[in-house]
Amino acid sequence: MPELPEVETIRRTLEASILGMRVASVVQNRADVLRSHDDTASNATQADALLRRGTIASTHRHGKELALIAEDGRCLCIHLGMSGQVRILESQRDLRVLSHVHVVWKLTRGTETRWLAFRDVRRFGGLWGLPSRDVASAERWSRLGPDALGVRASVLKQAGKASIRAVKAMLLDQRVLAGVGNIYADEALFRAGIDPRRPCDTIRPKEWTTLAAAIRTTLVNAVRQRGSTLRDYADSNGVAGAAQLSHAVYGRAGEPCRTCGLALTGIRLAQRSTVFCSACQR
DNA sequence: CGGTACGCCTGAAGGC
DNA sequence: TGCCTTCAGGCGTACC
Repeated sequence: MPELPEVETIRRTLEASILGMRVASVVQNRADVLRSHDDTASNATQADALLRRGTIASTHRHGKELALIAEDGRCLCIHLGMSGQVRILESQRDLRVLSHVHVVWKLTRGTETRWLAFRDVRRFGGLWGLPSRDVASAERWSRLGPDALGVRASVLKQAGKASIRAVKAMLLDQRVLAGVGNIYADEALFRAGIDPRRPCDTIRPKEWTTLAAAIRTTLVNAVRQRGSTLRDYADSNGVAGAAQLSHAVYGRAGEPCRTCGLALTGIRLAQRSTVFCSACQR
């Protein structure tokens, strides 16, 4: 569900409420949401993986991956998959109205108490513990390309120059670029005026530059609007985003292009629903 | 190796 | 009303 703008919004709202809070206790309702980075992780490592103690000192995001980092450097890495949510609750009673809550942390600071909940209906998401703050070297994170929020054209050019696959498929490849998902791939390609089906090796240098700028602008605008709420995305306070209101193409197949008025085209590309304007995107 | 197809889960929406 | 199919913002794996 969440792409870079949604994960960044969650990170920012989390920072505002949990930095400096100490983990008092953890309740885990489902064992399978806690994953291991590799098969050699010992039981002791796993037991500590959920950040059962310590104070939350900082947060970090790369692409769609999120991490909470404790003062001693241990990390909790969070991936939200399609339906994952992280929520902050001021009262334990507020938990009762939430379904599919898999892990709950009780956080304290002086007389303050808050609850941090990880929930995920479809369970495509998960949690990973790390013994050090060096999240970039975690196996899961080390495979990621540069963060899409500041993508340079050279990254796209390099990855695309010898590739015959559709440009949209490349944008969705987290090894090339981290953070773009199905919504913002379509939106960025519309902004750049590029047909999502174009083979990468037909894209000219100037177009890569345009596309890189379009990705940055699309994502920055979406972060400013606190992400897109289509179905169930919400920030850590449960507040919906507003970026869906300004989508130019995503979810608008058959509706008029806001630039030229032609009906937008909907296709399947790389097993993902794809919408574009056949006049504005070439 | 590059690229594509499928499966993992649940729930909402639409067709009949 | 209810049953069935399809689809959904992600990603890992198997396979060509």
